[in-house]
Amino acid sequence: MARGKIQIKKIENQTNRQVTYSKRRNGLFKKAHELSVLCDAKVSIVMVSSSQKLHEYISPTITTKQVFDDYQTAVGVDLWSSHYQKMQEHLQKLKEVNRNLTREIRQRVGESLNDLGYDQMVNLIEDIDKSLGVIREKKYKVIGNRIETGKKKVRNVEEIHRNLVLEFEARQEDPHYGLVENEGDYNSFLGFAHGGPRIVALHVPPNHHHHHHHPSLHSGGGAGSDLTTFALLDQ
Amino acid sequence: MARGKIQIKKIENQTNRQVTYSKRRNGLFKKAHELSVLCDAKVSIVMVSSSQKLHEYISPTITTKQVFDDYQTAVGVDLWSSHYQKMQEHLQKLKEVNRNLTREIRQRVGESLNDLGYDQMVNLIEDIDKSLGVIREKKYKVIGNRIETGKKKVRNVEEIHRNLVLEFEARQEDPHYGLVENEGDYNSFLGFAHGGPRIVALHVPPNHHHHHHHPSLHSGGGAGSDLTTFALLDQ
DNA sequence: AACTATTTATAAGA
DNA sequence: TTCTTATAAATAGTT
Repeated sequence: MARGKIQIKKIENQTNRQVTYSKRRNGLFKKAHELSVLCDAKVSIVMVSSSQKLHEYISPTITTKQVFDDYQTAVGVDLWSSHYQKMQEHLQKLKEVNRNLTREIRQRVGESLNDLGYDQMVNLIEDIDKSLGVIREKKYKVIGNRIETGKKKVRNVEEIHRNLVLEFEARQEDPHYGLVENEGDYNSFLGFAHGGPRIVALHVPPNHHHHHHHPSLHSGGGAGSDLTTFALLDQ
Repeated sequence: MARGKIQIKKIENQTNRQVTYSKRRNGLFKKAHELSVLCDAKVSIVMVSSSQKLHEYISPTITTKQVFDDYQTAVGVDLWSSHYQKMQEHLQKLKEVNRNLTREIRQRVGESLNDLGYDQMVNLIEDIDKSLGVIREKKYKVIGNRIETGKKKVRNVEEIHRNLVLEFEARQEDPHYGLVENEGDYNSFLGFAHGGPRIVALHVPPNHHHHHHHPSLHSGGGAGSDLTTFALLDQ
């Protein structure tokens, strides 16, 4: 288009081709930009040169993804989204489940009962009452277990104490009686590092009252440590 | 570029803009084609006009999808991954919320209590008991309302009956007394199509016993808005 | 990268 | 839309 007309066919000279590519690319992008401004259009140009370099023009007011999305919806064929769509569906299902769960909890907590008919309310109450029964039962079972283990521990302590007494008496009778090997165990068990009082008493530590309203939602240890065990003996 | 220079800014005249769009689009596509041939390049142009019409140029030797793929690999992280990733995160959050909700319900129903410490159990029982109280109260309120409306109906019926008696007596005294207009209302109100018994009794409609154990979970398409779901995510 | 003769694109009008 | 045409812009070949 200057200094002579050219044929529109591949430029064989490598350098020449490269130069032309660069010049015309700029021209094209400039035209594209003018068009997008003048006509308020969204334009996306993607070019890959013969040397595999990629160049892009994208008009302001838009992103490449938007253009691609528009393209896809316009052309119909969806190039990527089977996967995407599955995710969407999954998401919707989860949301629905979520809604239902939330509603059930709300109702069980006594909110949003207005949606419920009278009979449904009665059923709900029955349900919750039954559940409450189940939980109480389990609680008592737990208490039972703990008391049981508490008793065992007491028995254990008593036995150790008995043995000590026996050993003590034995030593009284025979001054050469061997050293008491159990003493360490006995003291550490009762919580005294060294040479505690000889009177056996059950040590009840204070209750730890973490008053979590919804214990389940906040992770609590609850591994049944000795502390808890002894605390139980209070009740 | 002819008959006068123009400013590169949006053409306000609708028709003019449309004409220019068409002309320049052709020019752009022609240039793009020349470029792709001369320089052996792959060119893809996608345009969306201000009237939302989509036009495309794609150089021979290639498909649009190829260009898109090339674009993605060249630009690096593909265009959808950010979107995709957000969806993944959303999904994870929803799953987590779901887990928590499910666990709370399980515990409230008396399952999977083994994860709970004793104190947590006690709290849970307190919670549920409180909720139960709330629900019972609301139930009683509903009962109260029903009884109230029942009473109103009875009063209504009684009044109608009284009127009938009066009219009847009036007719006894005056055989030319007009027809009783209220009879239809009276009968239909009591649930008798025509000429029911004259004895007034409270009509208690039968209970609808849909015995849903968990009414909320089974009722279909919760049309609740997404707001609820998202609100949960905020926590 | 600049220059410039020439081709091409296109704004305005029909 | 298409054609026309005066003129602006783009650019091939050269430096």
